Amino acid sequence: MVEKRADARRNQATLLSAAAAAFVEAGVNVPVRDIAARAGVGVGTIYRHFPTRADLIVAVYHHQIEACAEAGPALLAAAETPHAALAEWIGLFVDFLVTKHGLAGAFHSDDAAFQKLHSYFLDRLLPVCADLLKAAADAGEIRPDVGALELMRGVGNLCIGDGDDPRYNARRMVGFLIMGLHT
Amino acid sequence: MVEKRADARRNQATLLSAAAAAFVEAGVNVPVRDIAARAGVGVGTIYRHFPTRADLIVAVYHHQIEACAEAGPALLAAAETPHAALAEWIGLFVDFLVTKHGLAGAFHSDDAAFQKLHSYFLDRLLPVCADLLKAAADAGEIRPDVGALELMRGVGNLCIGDGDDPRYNARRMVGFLIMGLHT
DNA sequence: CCAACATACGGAACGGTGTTCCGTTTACCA
DNA sequence: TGGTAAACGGAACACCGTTCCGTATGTTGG
Repeated sequence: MVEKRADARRNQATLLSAAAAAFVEAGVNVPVRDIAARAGVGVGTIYRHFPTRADLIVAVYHHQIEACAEAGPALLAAAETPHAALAEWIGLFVDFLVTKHGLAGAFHSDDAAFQKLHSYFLDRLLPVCADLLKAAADAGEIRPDVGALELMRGVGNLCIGDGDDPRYNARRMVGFLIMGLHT
Repeated sequence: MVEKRADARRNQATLLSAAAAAFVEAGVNVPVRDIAARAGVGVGTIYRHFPTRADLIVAVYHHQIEACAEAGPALLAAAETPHAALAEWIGLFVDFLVTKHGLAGAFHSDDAAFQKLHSYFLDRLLPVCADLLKAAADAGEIRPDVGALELMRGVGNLCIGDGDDPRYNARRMVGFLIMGLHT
């Protein structure tokens, strides 16, 4: 196992751009064939590089997820109170989700193909969220029995469908939820 | 508009039972062919009686939705405070949603086929919810700017995936959301 | 530079699902 | 009981995810 072939590396990069563009235009559930056509490759090439849709999504949004994860400690240090830091960090997470059409829905799908997406989000963001929650709980600002997983799932769920109907605003609802955590 | 043929009426009833059973066993997204097979009819017969899946879902759950709608005023009269009535009524709504695998997801799908489902829920339940909200707001228990539609969408969203993961409890999250409405 | 080998590619093919359409059957009524 | 309109069944089509294998191509040792 040495280096990958040059055309393979090129195709992988092409696919990432094509997928990113397709996700923006048609949502993360855009047909595989559309992505392949955009990239000018066959569908087999997609599956070779990204066995599941989750792999592709993770690859496309990797940087943004990292940025979100890394922002946690910084917010905690900078904010007035741990609860404010929590609220701001959740805001970042919501911003990320609502700008990706359909991602919030995919995130919570029980489809086995999305298991990897689920795991990646949780591995990377759950500890950050848990730290923020703990800090807020230790400061006595929120009830101490709130789990990071249930909070992130709840927030993710609230983001589903944001933008489909101007009368529904996910940020507002998430704000109410965070308010509801107060002691 | 005359009378429908006897076999048509019979098939419609058979389909309703078959669909109800199929929904329980395999969720509201069970394949059309499975429902047809259960009922012992062809797929054409389903589409003739229920042009969209939403029509079938509405027909199956009509009584439960009515019961939920009618419970609103009763709860308002019986509860200690309007806020408590609101919480209890939302509890009924959540109970309804989480016991129907996949219904919460379908409810908020942007698929055009589910438009009818959306409308029906909203037509029937939105006024009830609005009354409860207004009572609570008039009593000064909650902020006055909460819309019935955004609340119901938020609550519906929080119900998605309940039961898939024992660590996520929709009722708990909805409870936090309702708490967050307090002034 | 050139085989020859491993790697990667393309897209046909398959299975599953929603939806339509039309030849056939059946209920109703005169 | 025969004729008609309503209703039925399921084949057929479209779309999508996924697999698979014959073909093409980059790599490398000679």
